[in-house]
Amino acid sequence: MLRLTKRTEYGLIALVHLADQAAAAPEGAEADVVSARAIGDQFPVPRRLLAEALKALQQGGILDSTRGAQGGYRLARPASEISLGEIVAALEGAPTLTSCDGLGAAAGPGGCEVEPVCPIRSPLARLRKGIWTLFEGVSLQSLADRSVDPAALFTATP
Amino acid sequence: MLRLTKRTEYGLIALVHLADQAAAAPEGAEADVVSARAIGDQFPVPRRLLAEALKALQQGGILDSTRGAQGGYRLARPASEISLGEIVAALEGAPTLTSCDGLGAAAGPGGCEVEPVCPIRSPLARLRKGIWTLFEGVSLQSLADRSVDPAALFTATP
DNA sequence: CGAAAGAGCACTAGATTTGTGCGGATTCCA
DNA sequence: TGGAATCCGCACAAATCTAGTGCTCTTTCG
Repeated sequence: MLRLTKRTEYGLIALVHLADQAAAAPEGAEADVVSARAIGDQFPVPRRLLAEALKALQQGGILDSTRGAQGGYRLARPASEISLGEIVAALEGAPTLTSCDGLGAAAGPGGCEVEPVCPIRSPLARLRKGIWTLFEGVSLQSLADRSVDPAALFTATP
Repeated sequence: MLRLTKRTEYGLIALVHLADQAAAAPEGAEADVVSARAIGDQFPVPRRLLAEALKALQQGGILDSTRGAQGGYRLARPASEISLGEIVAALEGAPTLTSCDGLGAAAGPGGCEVEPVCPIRSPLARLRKGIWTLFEGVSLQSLADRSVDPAALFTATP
């Protein structure tokens, strides 16, 4: 029901935490890496799934990972340059916005063959695209900033 | 993955169709009711599920239903006064935004008992609230209007 | 009364999500 | 050099949600 998966939830929790770490780091210096275990110990989330989310974020180029002892994760870029769209895409896969993905599926692959029969032009496809555009306008930083009004999260992007 | 269900898709298809019907009705007069069968015949959607979506919309006060022969559905209000938020709420249930619905579930019902342990204050809750606020700003009319740019769907609400 | 159309109920199959276990690879530290 | 911490990869079970279908009942028009 228009919900993000737990996986994304865990990922966001970790990201906000990492963003905090990065913000707390001394000027100029890079923040220390944080291990999946350390994050899992602080929040009541299954450590294993958290690790999966972190891995996905690393593969998506959002996190840098360091292996071995004293290893862990760290934001690959400043939080202000990471968009929510990227995050969700990395955690939940592609936006599924290919052409007319509403009734299109019923028409089989290769494009929406029933285009004339589809006078609505899939409002959902337009809708999702709109949502996606929004997501790309929200940065991790604004999410991590607890002072931001939820309702203003999206609109405030001049 | 942040997706709306088929049920919502079917509902939206029907709603847009009904909005068209209402727009085509003679000035002042109410539009004719449209049967679920009639809609199902026009679009490649399972008639039965379409009916379920319509029923949900009726229970949500978005549609008026007329039973018996020559019965059918009709918008309960002008399309411009029906918000996308309402529609999605009617079709997919409540927004699931009760208190701290991120880590809150792990704390059991009755409120987020782990509040101090939750330094993120559930970014997801804020996020969903933001999305929801957006949805309430989009009218069925703007969805039915095919000339609206998807990306501008939300931002254009002065 | 019969046909049309909206409700209600139960059920099956399929997909997705969530969660877990185990072992391997890599790197730091003593 | 060995041990420990940590990130990775694969496979599997359980729970939940979604999609779809069948049958019956009630209501209303003709």
